[in-house]
Amino acid sequence: MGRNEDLVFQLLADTNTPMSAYDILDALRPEGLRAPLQVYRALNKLIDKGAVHRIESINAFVACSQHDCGSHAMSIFMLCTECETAHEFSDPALATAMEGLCGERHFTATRKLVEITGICDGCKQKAN
Amino acid sequence: MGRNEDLVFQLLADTNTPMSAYDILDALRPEGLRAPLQVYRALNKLIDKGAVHRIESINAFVACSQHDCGSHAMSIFMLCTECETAHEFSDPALATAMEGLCGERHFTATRKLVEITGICDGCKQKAN
DNA sequence: CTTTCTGTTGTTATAATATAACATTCATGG
DNA sequence: CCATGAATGTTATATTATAACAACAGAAAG
Repeated sequence: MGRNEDLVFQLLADTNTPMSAYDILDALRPEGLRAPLQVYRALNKLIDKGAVHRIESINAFVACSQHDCGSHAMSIFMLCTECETAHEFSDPALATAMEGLCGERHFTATRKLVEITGICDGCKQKAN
Repeated sequence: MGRNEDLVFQLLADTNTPMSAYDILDALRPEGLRAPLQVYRALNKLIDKGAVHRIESINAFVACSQHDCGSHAMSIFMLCTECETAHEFSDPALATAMEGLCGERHFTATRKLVEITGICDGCKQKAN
């Protein structure tokens, strides 16, 4: 798997919250990482495998929390701006609806991105 | 509305294809723009109004092609990597499904992002 | 065992995207 | 006129990402 890849994946899996590439770099300096490219290369491989997802709306990366990403499932992210967590899940109905849209328009999709930003239940409770 | 805002909006509306902030800046240098912030400020105002959308997966901006964005509709983008166009549309069923997801999880959404990347019909035809 | 090939890792430099902090201008009501 | 606040301009800098090349490591061929 490659040492850097391992380090990056373990960090993300342990943290379980989105991190920027540079945050990852800083966290792994003690392990010997020095340059952004070491992180970006590891991330790209992990993303190709489906082990890590990139969250576009915040330029950050999280470990996949599904058991089978990379295989097929379309991930949906809910991003809480308060606690800065990312919850990943899938929804077959939504996935189907999106397939439908693509089909109607004869569009061959290589990536389907769904990101919902807002405030999660937990944070609303605390806000009282 | 502000001159810069006008210039940026007109450019995007005429081009009708996603442009990066720096592409916009370069295109508007003849009109007197000099600094990135002039563009980013205009973009942010336009985005707040719903006149322009930011496409997260390519860090680019497009004029809204719906008549009523900003008011309510959830935009869906299909991004062709071949011709680099962005088609915007809305789909009430999909929007409802996403509301449902948020509701179930007591998540208060401030932004819902749907971006589909791939190859459009036109480009597939040409590929023959 | 050595050579050669290929793919991975490291390193330096730089490109591309975005914002902070402060100065200036400018319209408008008093 | 002039005070006020919003919009604009300007410089500097932060953040995110990749290009280009060097060094290295392991497998296959001889």
